[in-house]
Amino acid sequence: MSTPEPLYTVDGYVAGDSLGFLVGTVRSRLINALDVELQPLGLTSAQWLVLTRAADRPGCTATELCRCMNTDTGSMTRMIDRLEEKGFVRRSRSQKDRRAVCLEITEAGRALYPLIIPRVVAVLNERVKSLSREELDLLTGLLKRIVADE
Amino acid sequence: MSTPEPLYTVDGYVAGDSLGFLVGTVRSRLINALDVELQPLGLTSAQWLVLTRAADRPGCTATELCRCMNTDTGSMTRMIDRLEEKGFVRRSRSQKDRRAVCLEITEAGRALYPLIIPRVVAVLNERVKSLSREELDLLTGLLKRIVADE
DNA sequence: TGCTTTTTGCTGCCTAAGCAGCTATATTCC
DNA sequence: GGAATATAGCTGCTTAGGCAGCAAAAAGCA
Repeated sequence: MSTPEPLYTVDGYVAGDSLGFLVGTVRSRLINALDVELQPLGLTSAQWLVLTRAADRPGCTATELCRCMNTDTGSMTRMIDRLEEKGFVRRSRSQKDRRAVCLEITEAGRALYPLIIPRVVAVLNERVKSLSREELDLLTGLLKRIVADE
Repeated sequence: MSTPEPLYTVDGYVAGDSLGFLVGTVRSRLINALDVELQPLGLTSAQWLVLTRAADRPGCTATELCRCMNTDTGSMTRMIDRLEEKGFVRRSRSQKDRRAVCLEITEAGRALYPLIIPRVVAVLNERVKSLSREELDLLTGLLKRIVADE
């Protein structure tokens, strides 16, 4: 089996055409727009990402969150500090494993939930507004393959 | 003219399938891999991004860099501090406009250049290795359209 | 010319991620 | 049981980005 030609080459490399530049730009546009949408709710997009995952896993520990978000425990500690300070999340020591911290969304956090999703959806739609459904499905499928690899 | 159906909907929203999640994941994989590749050269991927743009524009000012990178002047000041401290970049006051700081790549910075591009290319190829050329072109084209919008 | 506005870069303050080192607790193995 | 090892979370250090406020310099205008 022959090795296929590499897709990127040193000679043909153009920074602005690279996958790295493009996904970075798309991401920062999405995050900036989402931060604007979420500001009135007293939440940043990074905090929302953590809150939503915590909401999906009632009673989960900080380390579980770290694993599913591919993040560091030190970073997570401080993120939970901020969310707790804002009253959206509650910490409690696990009874079974007293090293572990269990997380729960507070009422205030849960109340936020239905307000946020429409704003997330609106930001996404605004960004992909020039694509057809077929094109978005294609784009999503290709990105998923890249993510799934290894 | 009728408004097309929105592509994302509140009911159908699944975080892990959203464009935001996917581009964020691809980006962080690329950056992590690039940081590993660049570490032996004493450079981070964020520093490389600035260095490469500065190299493309000899004698450019900090503000010009900020504009083309869509970044803040405060952030850029400190980034240049780090690059200068490592000896990859040199600051000098402009003669024409004494507010402005002109940037120049040092010999050490320029020497790094040919060492980095192959590593960037390798990281990109590793990440898209399961795609055909046609698929990568398609993906790149769709992302460019999203970026170009507004 | 002199006054106002704009631009440029710097600084302080905040959020945020990653890494290394630490303590307390759990688990494993002898 | 008791020592070695692993795990959970916290803290300090660094890099990094955004925002607001600052002073110096430049540009615009009466």
